[in-house]
Amino acid sequence: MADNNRKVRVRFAPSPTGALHIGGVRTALYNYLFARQHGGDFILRIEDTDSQRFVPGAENYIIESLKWCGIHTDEGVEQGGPHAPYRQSERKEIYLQYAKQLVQSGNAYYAFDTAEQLDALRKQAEAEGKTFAYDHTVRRQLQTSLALTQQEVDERIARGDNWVIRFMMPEDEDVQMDDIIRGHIVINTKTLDDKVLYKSADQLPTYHLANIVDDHLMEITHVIRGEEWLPSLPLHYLLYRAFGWQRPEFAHLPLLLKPQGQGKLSKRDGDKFGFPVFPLQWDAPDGSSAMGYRESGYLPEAFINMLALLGWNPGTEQEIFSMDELINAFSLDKVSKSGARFNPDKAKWFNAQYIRMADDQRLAQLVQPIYAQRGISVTIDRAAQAIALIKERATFPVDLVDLTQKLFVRPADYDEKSVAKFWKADNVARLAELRQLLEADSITDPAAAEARVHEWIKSKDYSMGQLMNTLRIAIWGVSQGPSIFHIISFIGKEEALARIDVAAASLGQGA
RNA sequence: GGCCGAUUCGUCUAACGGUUAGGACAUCAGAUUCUCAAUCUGGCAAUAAGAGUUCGAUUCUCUUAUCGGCUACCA
Repeated sequence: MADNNRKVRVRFAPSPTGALHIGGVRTALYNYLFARQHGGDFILRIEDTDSQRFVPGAENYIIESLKWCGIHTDEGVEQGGPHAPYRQSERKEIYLQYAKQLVQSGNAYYAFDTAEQLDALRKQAEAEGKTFAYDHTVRRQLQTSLALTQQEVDERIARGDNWVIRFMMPEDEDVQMDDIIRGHIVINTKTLDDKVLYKSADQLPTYHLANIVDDHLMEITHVIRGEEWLPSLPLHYLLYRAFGWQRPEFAHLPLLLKPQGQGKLSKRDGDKFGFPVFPLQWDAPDGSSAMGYRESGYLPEAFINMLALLGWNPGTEQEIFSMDELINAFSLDKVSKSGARFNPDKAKWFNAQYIRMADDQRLAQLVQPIYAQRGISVTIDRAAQAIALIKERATFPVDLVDLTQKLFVRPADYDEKSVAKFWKADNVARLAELRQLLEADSITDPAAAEARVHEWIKSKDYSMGQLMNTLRIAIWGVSQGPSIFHIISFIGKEEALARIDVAAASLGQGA
C-alpha cells in the first residue's frame, strides 16, 4: 500500500495538555531519527482539539524541549511550512467538510443523543452486568440519522440540537493490519464501536478524524506513535479506506512504564520518583513545578542517548551514540515490543560518560553560574584547567564545582575522620620537614615533584600513606580527592605552603 | 468484563531452531593509587509455567499465568 517512492515524512503530534514527558520525547526522537536517516522531513503538529484539557504554555514547552534535545523540526507551528497551519485549532474549517463527506458516502452518520442520555444507557447496561457500546446493535434504535428521516435530521440540525458525527463501523469484518514493529494484526469490527469523529461540545474533530485528515493532507508516510494507539488502528485503517486515501505505514512503540509500581508513565508522575520525568522544568499553571533533566544537570546528548536505548538497540554492543550515530544506526525493526522501565542509575552513568567526553571549556561555561553563585570568581580558562583535573569523577556539572572548589578557596574546615586518622604528632613533625622540602622545590611539573617527594619519603623511611595524607589534610582538608601534586601545582607553591601553615595553626601538633 | 499487545539476569537488552544463553547498569570481591573516585580483573544473577512440532527449542504452535494498553463528544 505505501508507496516507497514518496519522500519520507513523519510527524510528532503532541497534545498541549501539559509538559512533555520522556515517553513523548522518545517518540519524537524516534520519528526524528527515522526522518533524518531517510532524508525525510520531521514535522511538529500540535493536536489541540480538546479545548477542555488545553494548557497554556504547554506548546511552548514542547518546542523548547525539542530544541534542548537537539531534535530539529523541518515544518511546524514555529517555522510554518507548505502545509500550514500546523495547529489543529487553526484548521477547524477543514475537518467538518471531511466529516460530512463520510456521512454522504455512507461511512458515518449524525447522532443526536445528549451526554445525559448516553450516561443513562451506560448505567443501565452496567446494572445488567454489560458494557454499553455505541455500535451496530444500537445505532438504528437511537437518535441517529440512520433511524430518523432526512427531514427530521435537517430540522434538528436547523433548530440547533446538539449533534455529533459517528463513524459507521462495519458489522463483521476482519481488518487486516500491518505494523512495522508488531507484524500482522487482525481485529474483527464486531468488537469495535462507532467512534465519534466530530464533537458538538467544542465544534472540533476528535483525534481520530483530525489525525487521519492531517496526516493525509500533510503527506505523512510513516506514523510512529505510542502503543496506546494500537486499539484504534483498525478505525484508522477503515477511515483511510472510507476516504479512498493511501494510508501511511504504522509503527507502534512500546510504552515507558512507571519506574516503580504499575502502569504507563504519565505526566502526573512529575518528579515524585526522585528523578525527573520531564526534559525541562515544568511550571504548571496551577503553581506546581516539576524538575527537568536539564535542571538536574543532564547533558542533552546523554539524555538523548539514554532515551534512544530505552526500547531500541543497535544489535551491537555499542552504547554511546552521538545523534549522528543514532541517525545512522536507528532502525524500527530493532525496536523492542515490550514496555520499558527505565533505570535512573544507568541514566547517571550515561551523563558521567558524556561529562568525561565533553570539552573542558564547554563544561567551564556551563558551570560558571554555579561558581558565581558560591561567590567564587574564576575565569573560564582557569575553571577549564581545574575541571580537566577531576572531570572523570563527576556525574553532574555541580560535581565539577564541588570537586574543584578548594582549588580556588582554602578549605573552610578539616574532615574530622581524616584528621583523627592522620593528624598525629609524628606525622605533623614530618610534615614540617616536608614543608621545607617543598619550599625548596620549584613544583612546576607535578609528576617530577611527586617523584622527588616520594624518593625523599623513602630515604627517610617514613610511611608514604601516613605522611601524604597528612599533607593532603593540610592542603585539601580531607583525605580524598585528586592527586595532591596536581593540586599543589594548580594552586601554586606559595598558596600550598600557606595552607600548610594555616592547618598547623588551627589543628595543632596532633595527638 | 471484552478486545488487543507483551513476557530472557534486580533493570535495559543480545542471541531471527544448534551458544558454556552474550553485553551494559546496579551489586559483591580483588588489583592499582598519596587518598577518594575513575580504571582494570573476576564473581553473583535470567529464558513465566505446562503441553506440543522437531534429531534439537529462548526462538514455531496451543493453553494457563502475569504485566501492559484500549474500552470518553481525551489525546
